[in-house]
Amino acid sequence: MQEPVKSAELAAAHTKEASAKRPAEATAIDGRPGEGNGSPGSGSRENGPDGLEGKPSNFIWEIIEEDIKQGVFHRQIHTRFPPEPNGYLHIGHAKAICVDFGTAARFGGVCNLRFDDTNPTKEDTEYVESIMEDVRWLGFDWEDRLYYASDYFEQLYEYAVQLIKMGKAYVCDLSPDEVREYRGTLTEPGRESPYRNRSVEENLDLFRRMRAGEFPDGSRTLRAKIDMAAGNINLRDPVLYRIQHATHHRTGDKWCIYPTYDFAHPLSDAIEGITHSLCTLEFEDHRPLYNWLLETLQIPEPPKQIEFARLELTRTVTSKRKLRRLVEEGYVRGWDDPRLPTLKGMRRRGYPPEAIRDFCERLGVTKTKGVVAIEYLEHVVREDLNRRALRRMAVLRPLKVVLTNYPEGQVEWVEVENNPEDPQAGTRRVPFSRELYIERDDFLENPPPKFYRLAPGREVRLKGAYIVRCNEVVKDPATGEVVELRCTYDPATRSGGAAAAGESGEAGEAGGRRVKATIHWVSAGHAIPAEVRLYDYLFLTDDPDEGGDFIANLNPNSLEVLTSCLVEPSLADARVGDRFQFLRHGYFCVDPDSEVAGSTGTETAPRTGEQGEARLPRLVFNRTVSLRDTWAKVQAKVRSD
RNA sequence: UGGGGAGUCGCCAAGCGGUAAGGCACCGGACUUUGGAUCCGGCAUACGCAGGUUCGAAUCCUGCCUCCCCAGCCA
Repeated sequence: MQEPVKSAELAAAHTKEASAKRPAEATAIDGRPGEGNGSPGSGSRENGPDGLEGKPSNFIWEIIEEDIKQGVFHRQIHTRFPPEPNGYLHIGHAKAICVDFGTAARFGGVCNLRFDDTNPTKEDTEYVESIMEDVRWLGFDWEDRLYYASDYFEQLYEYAVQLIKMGKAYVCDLSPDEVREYRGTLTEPGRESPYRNRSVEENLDLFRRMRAGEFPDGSRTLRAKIDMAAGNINLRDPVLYRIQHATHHRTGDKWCIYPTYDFAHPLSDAIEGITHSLCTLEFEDHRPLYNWLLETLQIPEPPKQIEFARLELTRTVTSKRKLRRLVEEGYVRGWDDPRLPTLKGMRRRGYPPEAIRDFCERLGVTKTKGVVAIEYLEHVVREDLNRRALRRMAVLRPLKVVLTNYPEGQVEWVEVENNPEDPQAGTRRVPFSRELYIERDDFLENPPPKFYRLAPGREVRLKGAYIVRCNEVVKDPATGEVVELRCTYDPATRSGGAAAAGESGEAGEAGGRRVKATIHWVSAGHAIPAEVRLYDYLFLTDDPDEGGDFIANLNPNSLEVLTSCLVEPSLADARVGDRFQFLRHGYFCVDPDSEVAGSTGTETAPRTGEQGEARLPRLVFNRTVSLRDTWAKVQAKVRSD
C-alpha cells in the first residue's frame, strides 16, 4: 500500500515541524536510528530543557543510562521487536514497536526486527509479510537487521546440548498431563520427574534421537534442571524443547523438535547482541529463567530483560482470539476494517502513522497497567490532521437550495483556503451557482434556542461565498418533508471582497447584520457523488468485556454508510489514502473501495481524467475522526435544561 | 496459605526528602467566514490505608488493604 505523494510530503513537513517543536524527542519521533543523526542520544539531550543532566523520560531509559554510565556493555545499545508471525499487528504492538525502536534511537543504537517463529503449527509467512508492511508503515526501519528465531535453530540445539553436558538439562518421558501433575500448584511445590537424573550420555543420546525423529509428538521433552520447589513456577524444570512433527514455514521439515519461547528468546537475544530486551509485564515471571539460561551458558555481557505495561484502550479489543472472532463471524468486514484497532484497520481508516507514534510517545512507558481512553487517541489524531489535512466541502445529507435572485447559468469560482492552519497550503477555487446543496442539519424550520444556522427568515454565510437568506421552504406535499429552500443572496457580501459585509473592519455596515454561522455547500451542477462511511466505536461500553460477553456489547451502529453524499469537484482527483478535512464534519480518508466501481451500489457518474492520470471510478470516504462538536454539547445541555 | 508486579485528579502521567508538572476530559471566557482551530482562566490541602523517622515525606521505615500476572510440550 503506497502513501500518496501528497500525504508523504505532508508527512515530511509534519515530522520537521514536530522535531522543531520538541527537539528532545526528535530522534524518538523519527525512529530511524543512525539516519542523518550523528549522535542522537547526546545530541538531542543537550538541546532538551534539562541539558546534560536532564532526567530520563521513562524508567527504562533511566536503567539504560545507568548501564551506560557503569559501562555494563561494550557494544552499542541494541533492542529488538520480536513478534510471533501468528496474527496481525494492532495498536498494542504499535506501542511496543515505538518503545523498542524509540529506545534504541534515543541512545544512538539500533533495533532488530526478529520473528519469534518457534511454533510451526501457529505461524505463517502471510503474517511475516503483513507485519513487515505494518512496521514500515508505522515509520520504522530495521535496515538489514531482519532475523528469525528459526535461523538460530542449529545454534539453539547446540546450546541445549551444552546444557545437557553440564547436567543442567534432561530428557523427560512424562506425558503432558503428567508434567502438569508433577509441576504442583501455585501453593504446593512440584515433584521431581523420575527421569530427572538420567546420565548425561543417555540424555545426549535421547535428545539426538528426538531430533532424528524417532519419537512421536508429546512423548518426550527436554527440560531444564532447576528447582521443582521454586515459588516461581517457571523455574520448576521448564520445557526447553518439544517434539512437533510439523512443517515450519521457513525450515520446512528439517526439524521435528522446536525450542520453547523461554529457551529461544534469551538465547536469540544473546546471539544478536541485544543489550536490552524490552517486553511486556506478563514476562516478569520469566525473567529469572531468562537470566538462569544466560548465566548457566555463561553468556558474556548478557542482555537485560525489562518489562513495561502494554497499551490498553477503552472500547477496543486487542486479543487475537477476540479480533479473530469479530472478523470470522462477520461482525466487521475484515482484518483491515476501519473499526478495528489493527494497524491495517487504522491505516484504512486514515489514522496517520505519525499520529499513532505521537500517541504512543505521549503515553509514556511505565509498569502501571492502565486503560487509556480512546478519546486521547482521537485527540492526537485530530491535532495531527488539523495541521496537515486540506479542507474540502462535502455535503453528507444534501438539501437543495435555490438562490432565486442569482442569474441562471452563471457560475462564479470562489477562492477558499486549503488550510487556515497552514498558509502554505494555498487556496483553491470552488464553483458557486444558483442551485446548491447544503447539509440537511444546517436548516431547521423551528430552530431551538442557540441554533444559529439557517431557518426561515434567517441568514447564514456560505463558506467562501455570500450571505444568503432563507425566504421559502418547499415541502413534499405528501410527506411534509422539506425538499428545497428558496433563498436570496446578497451580492455585496462576497467573501474576500472589500464589500464583504461587516467584516472588513468598518463595523456594522451592509445592513448591520452579522451572521452567526458559516455553513458549507456544494454547487448542484458541479458536485461529485460520493459514498461516505461514518464509524462509531465498535463497542458501547468502555470495557468491551463488561457483563462477560464482548459480542453483546457490540455497537449496532458502529458503521453508517451514506451513499448520497455530494463533494466539491476538486476532489475528483483524490487518490486512495488521501486525507482531507471535510469542513465542519471531520477528517476523511479515501477508501480503497474507490478503485472498485459500484461494488456497493453507489453509482458515480463516469469521470474522465483531465491530466492523463486515471481517476478513481468512484469515491468512497472513511471518516477517520469527527471534529469536536460543541454544538452537540450545547444541544445536550438545552435538552436537559 | 506460593511467586512476581502495581497503587499520585474521571483517564494517561511527572515527581527520586523541601512543601503536588503536563496532556486528555470537563467547566468558564476571548477570538473566529469551519459551533473547527487558537488563546486565557478554573479543575488533587492531596499522593491506597495506618503508624513511624525527620525541622520537613507522594518521596525513607513498618504494618495493612486493593488490584493484576503465573500452574501451555503458546508467545
